[in-house]
Amino acid sequence: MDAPAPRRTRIQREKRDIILEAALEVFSTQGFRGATIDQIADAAGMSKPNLLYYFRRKEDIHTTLMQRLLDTWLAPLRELDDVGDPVTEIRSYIRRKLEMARDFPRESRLFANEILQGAPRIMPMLEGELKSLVDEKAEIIRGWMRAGKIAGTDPRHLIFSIWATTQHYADFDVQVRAVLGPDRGGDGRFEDAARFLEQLFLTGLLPRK
Amino acid sequence: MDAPAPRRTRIQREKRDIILEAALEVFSTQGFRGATIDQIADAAGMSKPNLLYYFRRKEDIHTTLMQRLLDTWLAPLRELDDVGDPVTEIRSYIRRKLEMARDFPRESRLFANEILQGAPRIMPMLEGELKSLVDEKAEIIRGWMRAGKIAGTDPRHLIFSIWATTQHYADFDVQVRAVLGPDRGGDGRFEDAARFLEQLFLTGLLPRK
DNA sequence: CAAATTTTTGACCGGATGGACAAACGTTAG
DNA sequence: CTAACGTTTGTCCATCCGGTCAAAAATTTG
Repeated sequence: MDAPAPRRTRIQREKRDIILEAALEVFSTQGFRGATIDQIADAAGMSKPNLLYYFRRKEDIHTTLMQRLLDTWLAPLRELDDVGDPVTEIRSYIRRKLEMARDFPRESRLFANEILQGAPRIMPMLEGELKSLVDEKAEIIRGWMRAGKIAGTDPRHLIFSIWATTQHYADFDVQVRAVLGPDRGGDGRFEDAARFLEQLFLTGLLPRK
Repeated sequence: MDAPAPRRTRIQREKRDIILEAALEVFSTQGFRGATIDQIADAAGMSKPNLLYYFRRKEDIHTTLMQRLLDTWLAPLRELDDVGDPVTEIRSYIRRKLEMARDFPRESRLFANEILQGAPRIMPMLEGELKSLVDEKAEIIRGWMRAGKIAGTDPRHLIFSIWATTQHYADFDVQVRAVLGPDRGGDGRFEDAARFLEQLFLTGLLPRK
């Protein structure tokens, strides 16, 4: 075990949370190199030396943020399992992922930034934890395909396409907003996107005869 | 007119191209703030002051790169038009976009970085040129839907999903590689992705009865 | 060739940035 | 109250970074 039980005071726990919240804001739009400790300290409402009392290096903040992120980030996929109707399972996976894009856009962008930069800090996790999770779930999906419950195709590319389409609404948010224009009434972009994705993944574009 | 005819020598044209090529490499992985002039000069094989002789500010390089990018970037969508079979049109749009992700991954990442950072430098273009192009093409697609040629849905979200799924292979390349593992034979990730996307967009996942 | 012009370089500058440190301040337990 | 411990701050430093400048080197022009 390489985590020697960090005994923390109440204040330490609180302040560290405030810093992480501020850092999420800054890192997710500026990337690691683009973000400065001053910006984070500013956003957290404290002085730079004070911040450095809680996290000794800039990288420590980023690492901690990344670790907390990864668990939540993969949770929706972990929930996908063999019990229940395959179509329902996939439909709710898509919905959960879309909800995450809506509720945690900064986390999505933080992740996107890291991958764009070549994943220098989380490469091992991608090749280890992530790969085996995808392999495991892909096998379940392949089972559904063999049983004729859903159409046969490469399940890993299916997972990619679900990631891509849902995270797009968080990562490319400004572009989506710019193209759709001001949100005028209706039940909003989110429900529009949810409806569209459900249709796309279930029945595609060919007209129903 | 705000472009007062920049008369350039042969050397200027060559060196500027070398710099832009190097800058594409650096900006696309580091983002604007994360990239340094030294890194670009290094990659271009020249000294920093020498580079600054051809581009007087870091931002000038980025702007030039962005301008050159945008034309190529939207070309595939521009090609989508009303003549020919709707299904074929959409299928070849997807293929063209996927080819761009394969052939110009750095351009894709450059664009992604800019959007992730809130598109500070290209916002007007998103709300202007991009929006009207999407509106125009969405109207064509809507026509196809009304004619019953393809299933009815929001054409703008359809365009988003094509962008998302295809660009994913460029922007999240390291993740895709990590999950798929070493490319063992076959006709490669690209053809796999192309086949998968064609199936997804045309018929979706429900099994063909 | 020589003069004029373009290209390249080394040295330099001011400001930003990551981080160290000791002193001051606050809190809590005995 | 006071000693011990936890927290906060001002100051400082070395390095990095964007950008300038004058002078040297190379190239083009007459």
